[in-house]
Amino acid sequence: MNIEEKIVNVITQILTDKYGITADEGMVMIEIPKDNGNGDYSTNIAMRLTKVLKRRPQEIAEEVREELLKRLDFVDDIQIAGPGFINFWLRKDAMANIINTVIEKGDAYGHSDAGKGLKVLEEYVSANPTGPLHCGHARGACWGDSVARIMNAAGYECTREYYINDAGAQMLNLGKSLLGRYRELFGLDFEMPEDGYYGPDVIEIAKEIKEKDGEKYLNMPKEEAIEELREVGRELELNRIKKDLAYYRCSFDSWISEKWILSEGLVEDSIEKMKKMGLLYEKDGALWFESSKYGDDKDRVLVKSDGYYTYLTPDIANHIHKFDRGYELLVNIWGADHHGYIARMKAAMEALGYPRDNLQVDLCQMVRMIEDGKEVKMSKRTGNAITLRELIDDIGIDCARYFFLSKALDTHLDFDLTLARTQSNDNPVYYVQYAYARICSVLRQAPNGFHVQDFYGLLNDPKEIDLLKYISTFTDVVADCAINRTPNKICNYVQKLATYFHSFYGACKINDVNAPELSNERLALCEATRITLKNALNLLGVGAPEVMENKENNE
RNA sequence: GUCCAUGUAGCUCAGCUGGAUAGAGCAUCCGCCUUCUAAGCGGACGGUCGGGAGUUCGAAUCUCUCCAUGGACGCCA
Repeated sequence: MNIEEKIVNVITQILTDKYGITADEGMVMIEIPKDNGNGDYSTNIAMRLTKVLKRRPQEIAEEVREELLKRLDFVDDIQIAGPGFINFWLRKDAMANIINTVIEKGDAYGHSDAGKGLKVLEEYVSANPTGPLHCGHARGACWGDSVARIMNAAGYECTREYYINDAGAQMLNLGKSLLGRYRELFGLDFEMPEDGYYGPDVIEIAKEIKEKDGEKYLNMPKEEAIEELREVGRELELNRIKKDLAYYRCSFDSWISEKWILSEGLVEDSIEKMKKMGLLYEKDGALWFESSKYGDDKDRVLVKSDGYYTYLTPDIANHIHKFDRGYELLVNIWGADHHGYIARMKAAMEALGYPRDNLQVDLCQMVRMIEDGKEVKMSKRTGNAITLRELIDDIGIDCARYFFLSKALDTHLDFDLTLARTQSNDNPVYYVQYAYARICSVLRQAPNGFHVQDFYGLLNDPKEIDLLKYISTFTDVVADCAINRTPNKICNYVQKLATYFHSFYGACKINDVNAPELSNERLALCEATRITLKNALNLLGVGAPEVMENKENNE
């Protein structure tokens, strides 16, 4: 148990003993004041009690303070300040206990059971297998991946799933486009659909098919060829997507396809279910879902008058299937263009009896690529949208992921390619990685390594205390980021942790032959920092290099 | 028109489940390498938190309203 938790527990106990109040979770809050003059920790509990007790906050604070002084053995002083804050100053050695906690837990430092094993299914990327992933997908991809890493660290059981949209008109279009490109390779007359796929990937795949199958598709009826090429194209495009995602360090536990859902009869089942529940009606030859009764703007068509399903219909079956598999919380990361779609899916889930909030949709806003202050819409090489692969070949995986993850998902993102390319202090990802490499260097240079001690009594420089305190908040930060699905806050954490370390490094000589005891304690602090930083970077899927290449060599 | 975001320093953004004097990076300026990685550190400058009203011990944070920007509003996917 860390110091914050201890304080929270004692305060909670005091509320019960003294005022007969059972504190809800989140009632007692402990924070680290921005200003060191306000103590090492602080709580606003006295102010929060004013409404309940109908008394002045200062009076309450004074009473709580007296109780705290009796019950806490690791505090040096407690004072009341301002409108009723209770501020704590800790004994100098109390803070340093975090070092051994971190070292003992190692890779697991930062983990918690905040999620209480809740089974979560996170669906993300889910791009149609009709072409390569582009920069917009790149944002949602690393975001979803990082959210899953964070949730799993915080005690959720998060499964990552990719919904392959492979049953619609888009796929037919791919088949047609492939046939066109394929015939082109033989020098035959060919036609490309007006809204076909003109990217280089289709030409490359057509070549692959030609090499493998020769003239096979020339010797069959056109419709048949399109159908077969659609299937072959789906596999090859999907393999490319899988490869890109893996390279980008985005992993998936499950790939589920729209076609599979259809072939299993899940769509008929869900329509049948909704019919029985009286949620559907027929009008103008189509089958409608009365979603407007569940918060949607208007009702939605499930089966068109031509007999085909709308996009929504198999996706409802998909979501039912998720709940049926025992997932308690569904998280979807959707492009902002799917905004209007949220209300209908939530309506469908609610109508079917699933609590509305068990489906959470996080929207990924648009990404604009900026180069030298101007928007670049197209890749110079291909003339098409810039692909994920091009982006990471250009700036590197660490950099791409960090840039996307550092901004809240629902804000428009201007991605500064020029900045991302700079290997200098302008570039925030290097700042953090440099701190990590620096720590490793310091640890390497310790003449005899270091050993863990039972107590660390010599760490009392303000820079050391700041660093210790900040390390101790990591577990709470991870839990908070998991609950709110905000990897960008891990980026903030990592920046700040690096700053505290650099600052400590500048102020304190770590390897000092004239002060071996102090050196040992400082090295232990370095090790705790290193572990924390590495774990944090791992949650982002960003590398922690032990050596930073020299800047000049990178020109 | 309806719905949803967003609006914070010159720029890019944190902070938003109400807390103390609103933060960081970049840019600008001033210091610090004979010393463990200067891709670093310390400091200065920079603000009507889009405008207005309200809620209360307290508002960048919550409510209302107005303004601005972006997106979504299909028997497309």
